[in-house]
Amino acid sequence: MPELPEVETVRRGLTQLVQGATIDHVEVLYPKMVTPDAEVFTAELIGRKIEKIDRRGKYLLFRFSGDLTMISHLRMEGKYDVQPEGSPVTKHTHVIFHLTDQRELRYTDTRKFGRMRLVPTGTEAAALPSLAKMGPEPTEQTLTLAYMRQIFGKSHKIIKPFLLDQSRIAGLGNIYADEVLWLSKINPLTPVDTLTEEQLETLRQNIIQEIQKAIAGHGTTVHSFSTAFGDAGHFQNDLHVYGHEGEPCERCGTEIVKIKVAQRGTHFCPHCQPLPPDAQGVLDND
DNA sequence: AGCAATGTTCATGG
DNA sequence: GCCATGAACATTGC
Repeated sequence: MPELPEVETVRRGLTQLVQGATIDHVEVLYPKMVTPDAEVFTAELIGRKIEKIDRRGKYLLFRFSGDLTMISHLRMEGKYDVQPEGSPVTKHTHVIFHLTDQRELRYTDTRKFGRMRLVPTGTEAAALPSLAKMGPEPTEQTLTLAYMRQIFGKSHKIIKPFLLDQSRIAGLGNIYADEVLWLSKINPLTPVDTLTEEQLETLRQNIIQEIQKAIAGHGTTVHSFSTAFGDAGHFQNDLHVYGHEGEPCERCGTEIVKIKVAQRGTHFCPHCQPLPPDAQGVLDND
């Protein structure tokens, strides 16, 4: 459940389910997943109450009693769910938080990319450079046009990887980056310092609105799962280009193409999102 | 069999 | 320092 809207959906769901709950004990089945090491991790959490769950970019921040915070990143396939004590776990469940009310908060992750880390509350940035460098949240108040001008004006990167860079803007991932570029009629290979003032404002509005809409739609569910819990998310029905290669563009009917940009699958409409005049050397791919 | 998958980070080379 | 590319992490599914 990866990009900002999905992480926010998880945050809201977990807040409803386990805010106020107390940890009885914790089982770590895949030690590489946690920091500090599993022994310390589990010992630290015994008896702590989950006071609040925050989010920054794609990170979840579990606030425990006694000024302890667990920073959790789901990476590609991490998931949380809450089940009654003792209900069957899958082979991809790696951490089980046993609550004192006969329920279990479980972390499941097929690819084992996710990580969780305990730090004293207030020291998150010091502990994690990527949190310290995180760009502004994509909201009307925090992602200002002045800031957009500043970061876009002085970079020579192309826009697709630029949007994925969490230190510039927090929360966009591969799906929403493609969607926002289609909405803004900007080619993914466009150098960011060639965008006009008008394009920047269009892009800004689309980023803010798209993230907001996706949160309202409880995020996007791809890679089809059917967990017995939580918001399924229906925003996948509102995607225009991601996963739509070979289909006609909703605006002009031209076939949506998929290419590789900075090692990520990238979907766009070649007619609505024309290559900038000077961009060269990317006419191959498939 | 081979490759791509909602992500991040490190290493290398220009 | 900036930028691009490739690999690594680990598993599944097309």
